[in-house]
Amino acid sequence: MESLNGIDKSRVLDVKPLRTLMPVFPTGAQAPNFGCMPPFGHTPNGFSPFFPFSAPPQATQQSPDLNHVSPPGMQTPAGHMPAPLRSYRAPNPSGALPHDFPEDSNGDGESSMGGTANEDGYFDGHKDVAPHRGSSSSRKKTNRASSSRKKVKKSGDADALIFVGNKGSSVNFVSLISPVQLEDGNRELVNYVLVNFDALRRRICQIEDTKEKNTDTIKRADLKAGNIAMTKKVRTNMRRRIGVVPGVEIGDIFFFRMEMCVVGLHAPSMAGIDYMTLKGDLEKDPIALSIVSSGGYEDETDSSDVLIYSGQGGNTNNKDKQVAVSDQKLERGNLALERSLQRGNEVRVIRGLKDDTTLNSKVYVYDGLYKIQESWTERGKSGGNMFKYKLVRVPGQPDAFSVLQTIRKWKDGLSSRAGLVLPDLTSGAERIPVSLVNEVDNEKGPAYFTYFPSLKYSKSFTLTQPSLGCKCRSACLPGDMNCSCIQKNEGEFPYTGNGILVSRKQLVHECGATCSCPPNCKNRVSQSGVKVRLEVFRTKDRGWGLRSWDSIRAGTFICEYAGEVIDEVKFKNKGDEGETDDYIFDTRRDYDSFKWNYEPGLLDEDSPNDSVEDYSIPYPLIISAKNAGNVARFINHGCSPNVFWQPVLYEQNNQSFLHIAFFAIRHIPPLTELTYDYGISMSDEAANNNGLHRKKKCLCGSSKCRGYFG
DNA sequence: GACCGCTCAGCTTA
DNA sequence: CTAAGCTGAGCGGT
Repeated sequence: MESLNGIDKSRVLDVKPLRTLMPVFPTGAQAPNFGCMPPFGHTPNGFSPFFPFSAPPQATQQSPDLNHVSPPGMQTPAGHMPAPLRSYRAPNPSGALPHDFPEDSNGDGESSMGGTANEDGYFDGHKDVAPHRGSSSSRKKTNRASSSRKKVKKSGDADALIFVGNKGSSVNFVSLISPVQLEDGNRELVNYVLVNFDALRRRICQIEDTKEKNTDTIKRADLKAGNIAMTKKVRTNMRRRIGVVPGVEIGDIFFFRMEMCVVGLHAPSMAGIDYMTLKGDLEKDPIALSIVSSGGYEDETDSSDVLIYSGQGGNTNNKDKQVAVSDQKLERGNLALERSLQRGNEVRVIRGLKDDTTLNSKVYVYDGLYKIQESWTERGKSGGNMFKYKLVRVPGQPDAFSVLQTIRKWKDGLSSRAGLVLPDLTSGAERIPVSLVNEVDNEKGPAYFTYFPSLKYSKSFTLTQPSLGCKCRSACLPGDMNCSCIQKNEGEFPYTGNGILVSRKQLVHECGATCSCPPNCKNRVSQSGVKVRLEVFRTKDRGWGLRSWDSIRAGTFICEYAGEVIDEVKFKNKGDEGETDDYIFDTRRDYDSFKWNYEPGLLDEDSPNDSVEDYSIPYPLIISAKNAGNVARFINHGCSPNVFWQPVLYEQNNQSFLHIAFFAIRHIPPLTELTYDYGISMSDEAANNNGLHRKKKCLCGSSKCRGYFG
């Protein structure tokens, strides 16, 4: 990494940026460590009324008792409510994230996680959210600007004002990101900003889904979420820079252009060339910072390290950028690329390609730094001259785009997966095959088990009373408040139109067997099986693991934890008898709290107790996947996981059963190992260390590794 | 500081 | 499934 940045430093260091107070050029991959503490200020209080599954939904629908809501971080007095069955550890004393996000998925060995606590009061997991100090003026300005600008919007409907900040709580929203952190990010911040962005985007989708079709709807939740994140300052890396953006790693994937805006990877919301005008001593020339190659036209080059990029302009109509009607001019982005060719500075390249998992959508991969090697003009198909730029990838960087290209070939059958042991380890039990792959050693596969895709409840172990199914004739619709299943979900449809979980909850209620809605109802996500192309693969030092060929969006359902449900007594007996079971899922363990939903207050309709994440488990559940299970039994523990589990309830055979469904915490690039937090056994049981509960040394490799798990 | 023009988005519908 | 229509956000430039 050092050498990458060292090469041309001397050539560009003499230029000064416009409008920034700090030098714009990074000193290398290491951004100054400002000890960012991610702004996860809210500790789930973990105390919620214990209610039986069969309780009427109205019980949770009644008007919230606002007096009941503790300020963030304040514990509800003990004894006030029943103790939770599932407990959460408090954030660690440094105040840093109780649970950080996976870092360094590309294995470049460079951890940009700050990890230490910021001491200037911006974040403190123990106190109430600390207000900004010394930034009130800029904050005021920002909010005023945004609201005055937005209010002028043409549609005078009340609807149009829903998301703009001139009323309600959002005007009072205070970003937890300090001015320093707004300028320069790190891995934790980047992940926080991205997770918040997408949570907000999903929530806006959810709200819009409930509206009537022809009312004034927001079709672009991505833009709206991006706009809010930008103006409310839930963003980072605002300082424009050449080269490495701290916290953004090669191989990171994005599903919206706005995501690259909010983390400072690529500023324009639509344009493909990001550039900056330098007010140098000599000349004032634009210089290219990053480009987005949209993949709309194939780059004829075979090598994934070379990119031919077309200039902008020339009256290209929006559909086919390949066709320039008039000549492109050497201005704006084109001029910047030309100057960057002369200067030889590195340009960030983001490559887009079709995402086959979601209709009509694209995935963008940050492919690292390139250099512009040459430029020329070409006559476009409609006669206009176009600029062309040949960019070559700086060597020594981890693979990113090429990985996606390779996977594409596997899927198209143009090349075969190396190390393939078994094409489908489920023997057809899942709709999509799950490959078994070993590129590491000679192991032929995991120990024998029965592939079973769901939960086995033993007869003697009945759980809950049946709940009444909904009466919807066709697929349940988000806006339909008559749907009893939607009522159970507090009036909110848990999933977006393409089946992505909107927010994390104590319990998600899906439609079940007695619901009259068809199997394709959108409220049956977790019960309709794996949709992601998975492979079980041999890890270097942690046995078998699970990963995906697909790019996974945050909130995507991965799989449920299948296996045999065992009751607490049996569980204890097995342990006493010295039986070992490494395939236990146990809700009673101690889990790190973490925040997944968007920052409350970003939307005006947020009520004070919205987004308070309370995940105490209403009923203990122990699952063993030792003898029978699905792909979930291969997911390893991670102290910085990219997958979390969400309790889901639905009815089968006239009884409601609790299931454990895994969802993606964040966007997960292909072939990144999936991990979740195994939690830690309660101390009293951990003392009984010879049986099922054996603490294990953790090899997850995260900078936040606790050292052990289980 | 407000406004204008530019753009390899992303939806929606035919 | 492809094509076309259409409303955009943030930025540089004025």
